[in-house]
Amino acid sequence: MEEVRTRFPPSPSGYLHIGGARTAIFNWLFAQKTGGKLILRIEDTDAERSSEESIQGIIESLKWLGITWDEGPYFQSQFIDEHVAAAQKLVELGHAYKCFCTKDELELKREEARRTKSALQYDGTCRNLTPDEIREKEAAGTPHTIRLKVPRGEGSILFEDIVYGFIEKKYEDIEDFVVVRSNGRPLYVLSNAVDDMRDRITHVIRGQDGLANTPKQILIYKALGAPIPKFAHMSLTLDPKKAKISKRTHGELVAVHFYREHGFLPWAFVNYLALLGWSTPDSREIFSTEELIQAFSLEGISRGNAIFDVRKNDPKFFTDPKAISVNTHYLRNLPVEEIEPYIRGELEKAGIWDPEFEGAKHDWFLHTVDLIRSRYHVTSDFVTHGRAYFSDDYPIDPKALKKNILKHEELKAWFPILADRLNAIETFSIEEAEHVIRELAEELGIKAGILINGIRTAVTGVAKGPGLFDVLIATGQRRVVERLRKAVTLFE
RNA sequence: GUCCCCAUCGUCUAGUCAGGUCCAGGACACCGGCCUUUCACGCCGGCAGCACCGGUUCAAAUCCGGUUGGGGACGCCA
Repeated sequence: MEEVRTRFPPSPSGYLHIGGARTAIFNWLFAQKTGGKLILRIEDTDAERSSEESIQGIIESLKWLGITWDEGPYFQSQFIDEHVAAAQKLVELGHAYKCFCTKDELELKREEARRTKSALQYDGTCRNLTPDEIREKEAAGTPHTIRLKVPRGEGSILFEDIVYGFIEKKYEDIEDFVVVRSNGRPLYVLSNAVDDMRDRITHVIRGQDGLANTPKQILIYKALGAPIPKFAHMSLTLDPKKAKISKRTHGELVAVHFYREHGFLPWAFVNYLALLGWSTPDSREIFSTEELIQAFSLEGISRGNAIFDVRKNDPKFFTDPKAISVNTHYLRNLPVEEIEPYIRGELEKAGIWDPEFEGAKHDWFLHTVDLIRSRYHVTSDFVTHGRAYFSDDYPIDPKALKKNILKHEELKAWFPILADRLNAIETFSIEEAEHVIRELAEELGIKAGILINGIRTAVTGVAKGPGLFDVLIATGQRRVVERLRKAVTLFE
């Protein structure tokens, strides 16, 4: 059996967005699954729009996602001579011809076609020029493009797409398309096909927008006598208004790096993206890397376009709720050690990382992360909602302050008492701490909840969190006492 | 305008190829309940969909035709 070779060919005209990432992921999964290879090819022939910065950004995003490639990155711009040579060969073989029509002439014809509401195809003016006419125009220095000579008359291109099944396109619906510009530079449809031939690509897995190009590229393969790869077109990713996801209209929200910066675990994001337009018969949703590779198949790609449910100005969800929920799942269920590096990254970014967290306080650190993670969704929550666990410099949420502290003025007097009594505990344990607090509540003749909620707010700055006694142990006797003593200033 | 593709809950989807086991299953989101010192987690329950019309058939989400809707491609961009 022939080795599977797939490729991911981004054009470096911006960051990697979720559509591109999804294409890369599917190619990668298929290569992994079949023991094949993934080739990374940067299609940088549009010098105007390409940039080194984009190349670096795309590569970084792929690395972050954990997508590995076996060959490349190759750069399309280095193979332009090869593309032009292929075009020359096409002309020599009689499968392509020189076209001397100017852009202006063509535009006029297109205008006319629009007016008469007929198909806007090239009319083949130069298809049948005699050798003499061609020589004459060349001698006069008239610039020319090269067009592929599409078979005329009855007949069609028929191919079987792995996702969409048989696709048929009549010859008459394909115009003699340009493969080389008048300035001698090849066009995408040619370059891409020639590169795939050279890279011996066996499976072209790409967005459905490439479907319309496929018959043209098959024509090129045939004319050049090259083996035709298998094609698998994937449904597109649309926004909630069913418009194609684009950098232009959605900006950062569709950039891979946005999710990296907003506390997504890379694998969680890959897992979510894989679910957009792909599924297994049992509708399973959570997969480890190995499991996803095992479960993956091109046949599971859906034909209908999927909507990436981006939320703009939604106070509750900063992006697709499903994406967040997948991330949340991993954040809560992965072994703590596996999410540790990401939490560390967040703490470092916030400037509250303490080297002891991986030294003397390592066990404490893992325990604390584990204690609080069940209510977080993204890793950055650890430095916002969870800041007080890792730093003494934390804000007090105004709403919590009002509800749990200011509402009970007596707490101003009770906090110091609590501080003293908690400080007096010899072995600071959950049981001891609970005993002290409940005893005081009883003495005062109040509900323990008043003290509990007040303490939680003073010690963590927020009204939510794990059971208070766990919180106290995690925070530590000394810090709890300090924070309670300091809390009397909250009434000022 | 021409060509191609698609159509199941708000969203992601299973089921469609091989019609009955589907008065359509799961997940997210949402709502309610239990648990509880708070918020979560967890558990239990609920809301909600086969775009429409016709045909084939004993039987259609599934097959066929049409309508409507959506998307994509039609460039000397990639």
